[in-house]
Amino acid sequence: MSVDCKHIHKVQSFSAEAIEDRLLAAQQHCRARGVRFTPLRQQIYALILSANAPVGAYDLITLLQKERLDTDAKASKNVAPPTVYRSLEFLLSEGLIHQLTSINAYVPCCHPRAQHTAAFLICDNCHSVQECSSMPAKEIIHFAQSDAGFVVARSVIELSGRCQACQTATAE
Amino acid sequence: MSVDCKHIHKVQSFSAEAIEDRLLAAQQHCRARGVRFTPLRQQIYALILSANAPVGAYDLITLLQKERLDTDAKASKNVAPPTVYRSLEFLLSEGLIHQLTSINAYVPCCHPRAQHTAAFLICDNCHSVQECSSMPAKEIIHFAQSDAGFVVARSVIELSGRCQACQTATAE
DNA sequence: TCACATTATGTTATACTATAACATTAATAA
DNA sequence: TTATTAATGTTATAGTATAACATAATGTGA
Repeated sequence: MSVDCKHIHKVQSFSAEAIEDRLLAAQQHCRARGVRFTPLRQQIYALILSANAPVGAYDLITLLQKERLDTDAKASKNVAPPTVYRSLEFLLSEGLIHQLTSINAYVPCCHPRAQHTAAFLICDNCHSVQECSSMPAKEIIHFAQSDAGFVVARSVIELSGRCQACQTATAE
Repeated sequence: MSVDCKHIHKVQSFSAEAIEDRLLAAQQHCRARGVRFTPLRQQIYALILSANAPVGAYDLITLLQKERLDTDAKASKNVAPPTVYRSLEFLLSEGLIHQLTSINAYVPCCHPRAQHTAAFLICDNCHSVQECSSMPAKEIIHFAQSDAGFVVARSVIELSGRCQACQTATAE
């Protein structure tokens, strides 16, 4: 809980059980919201959860192709961009994932229950991503509203650099 | 100075004289730094200064083409992407412009003298951009360092929504 | 159950953004 | 001047994202 109380969360490298938990939670979340968590959407969400780094849309296309080859498929073996972009859009709108605009990639959300704005720390070295919920993002948004009279609809707050682990390790 | 002391600056819609001033300032800046402010770089900087909204790379290509048609040219009339991307890279590295990653566009920097991190308020309605120097950006970067041990190399802090003027105006 | 509406996915094509690699020209330095 | 470096031109292509329409699956009311 030491990390949790700072509202900083590592968003990837989950255990198989943790992934399973999140899939189930997402399922419930979608049922409660009355939206359809289709096999394709589950599959793409699972792929994003399983990756140990942010995943690009075209990475997902490749991964999907592979999975469709393995399961001797009823689904078409060719996966086109709209297939993944539409599911990404769904997962984003349901707050299950976040988009990292500065690197054109996607990561799981650490608190899928609430729609929140967040800041992200992206390590250039190990590609780990930390999600900073609420705290710094809220402050900056509040600043915009109060000091500039600006009403914020969407925010992109992404800091790139070196995570703590990678500083002590390979220095450049 | 009321706006200045809040470190919030509108970055566009300058008068012809203001643009001229900035071009001259940039010229001096580059001379002092021992880097070459070539005609092409000046031209692209001038185009970014003159625009009243963030400019995309391909907008600049189009604008350059037009200018080269007007001046019955010694330069080639066709402008390819590398032409503008290289100048953009130069202007970015000299701190004369900023990149708005979330909308793939570029704006003049309000304080070309210093290399600084900044936050940007981007109005979806009128496309005006305000640059918030130092204050909120510095805080969030300090937060990353102190609370997560994360060393920030680059930051993307971009808030989209409605500027003050556009709230009272057309309420969509 | 059927017909109908709605939603999701497949498919084809294309738009938009950015860079690699190499050729040529211009500026600077020895 | 010649060598060297830096800037620009040129061609090709990589990477990211969406439009538009076709088909399939799901949900709804008669």
